[in-house]
Amino acid sequence: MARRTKAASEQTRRDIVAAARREFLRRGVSRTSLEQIARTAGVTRGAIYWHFADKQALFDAMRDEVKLPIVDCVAVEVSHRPDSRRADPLEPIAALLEGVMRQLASDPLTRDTWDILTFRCEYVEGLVEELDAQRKSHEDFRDMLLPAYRRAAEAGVLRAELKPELAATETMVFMTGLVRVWLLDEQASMVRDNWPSLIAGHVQAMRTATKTAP
Amino acid sequence: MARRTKAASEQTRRDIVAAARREFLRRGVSRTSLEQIARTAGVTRGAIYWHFADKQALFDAMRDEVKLPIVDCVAVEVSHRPDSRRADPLEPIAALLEGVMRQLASDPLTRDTWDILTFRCEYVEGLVEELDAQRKSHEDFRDMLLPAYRRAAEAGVLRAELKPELAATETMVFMTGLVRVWLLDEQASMVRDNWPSLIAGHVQAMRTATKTAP
DNA sequence: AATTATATACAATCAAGAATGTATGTAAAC
DNA sequence: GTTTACATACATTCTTGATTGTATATAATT
Repeated sequence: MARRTKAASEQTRRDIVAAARREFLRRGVSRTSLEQIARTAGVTRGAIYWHFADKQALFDAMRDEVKLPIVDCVAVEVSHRPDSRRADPLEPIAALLEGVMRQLASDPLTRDTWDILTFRCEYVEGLVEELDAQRKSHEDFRDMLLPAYRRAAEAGVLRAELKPELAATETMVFMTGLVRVWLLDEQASMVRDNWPSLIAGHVQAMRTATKTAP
Repeated sequence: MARRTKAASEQTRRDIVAAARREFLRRGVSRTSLEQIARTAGVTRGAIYWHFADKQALFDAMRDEVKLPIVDCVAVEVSHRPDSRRADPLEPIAALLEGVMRQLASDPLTRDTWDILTFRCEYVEGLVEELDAQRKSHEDFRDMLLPAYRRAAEAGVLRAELKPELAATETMVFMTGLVRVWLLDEQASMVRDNWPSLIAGHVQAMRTATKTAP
């Protein structure tokens, strides 16, 4: 075939990345060959080697295409509104957690990519740095929650015996588990649909006063 | 070489399984060849093929050698002692969670195997059933917690707005996250050492009355 | 505006290694 | 003598990476 226009080239590149994601999800990262990806994308391996150095680079491109909640969206700080002093300090935390799950549940790109990162790849050699990044993201997520919990503690909303540091870690651990169980639970037998209740329950459990639900 | 005694044969088999675990942990399941495993075990591939049908069978043997907490120990029910009515109904739950983490932290076999299952293998083809098993184990774990939380609710120890079903799921999610973060946190920067506090905090958060720590 | 030159965007082919599975050999245990 | 518990050798498949080919888009030149 011949040279194609720049726009068409970019489209080819996107096709390859999309095909890689599909095949990675179906057959796992290491078990899918570049030939498989090429066939799915409707090109040959030559096209893949033109756009990407090797399989690792293609994987990185697929992974970087999606901003994963928690892992990549640490920049989104828990909103602090000093004007509304009577507002619930724990509410922005709940909103953040719900936002993460909403993106995961609504965006197939995000879900598939996270599924691949969780279940369909092996963190060795070229991917150990990805594990480091995940660990760092967990720390960042916890650190991001910390000021919100501190404000809650100052407002007397946080349980007295619960230090803000511990509360932040609890929530980080909770979200880690929630995402994993949610991904695992494709048949919707456990948390696929009732994650809002779980988030509400988790945040409620941090609270001092017991507000009875209607 | 020649035929060896039955005891020696069993030893060879164990050596192979141990070597497989080490190599799987280092290089990932799909990237380790049977040749690598054989060399580490001090045998040839012939020995592996004698004891195991293929790589999948060897993986299964390695995995079944260890009883993983949560995933395999669902038979261990949360102890119910109807004689001690004034005892804290939430205490056995905390004890169960601590037991899981203690085994994980103290037994290298358990830790390495779980590490492999979490980070070093791809759940596709022959391993999808393993994912199903994990999902089922999560359900079983939740179901196992349920009666304990029901008793807590009857005793008035559980937060009023928290249904026992929800509490059980919360704890299951919490433990899933805790194990993952603990495995991720090899540098001990987050939860490697303070998981007792996290468990205590989690269980405390389920409680109605706020007991102030000294 | 037309021609030329060059870089682009792939396809096709080839060489090489790695891994698996199988078949066969063999010496000692039973 | 037969089976066991391997080691050795071999055939086959799969995958990668490199090389080469090529038609065209685009820029440069006139």
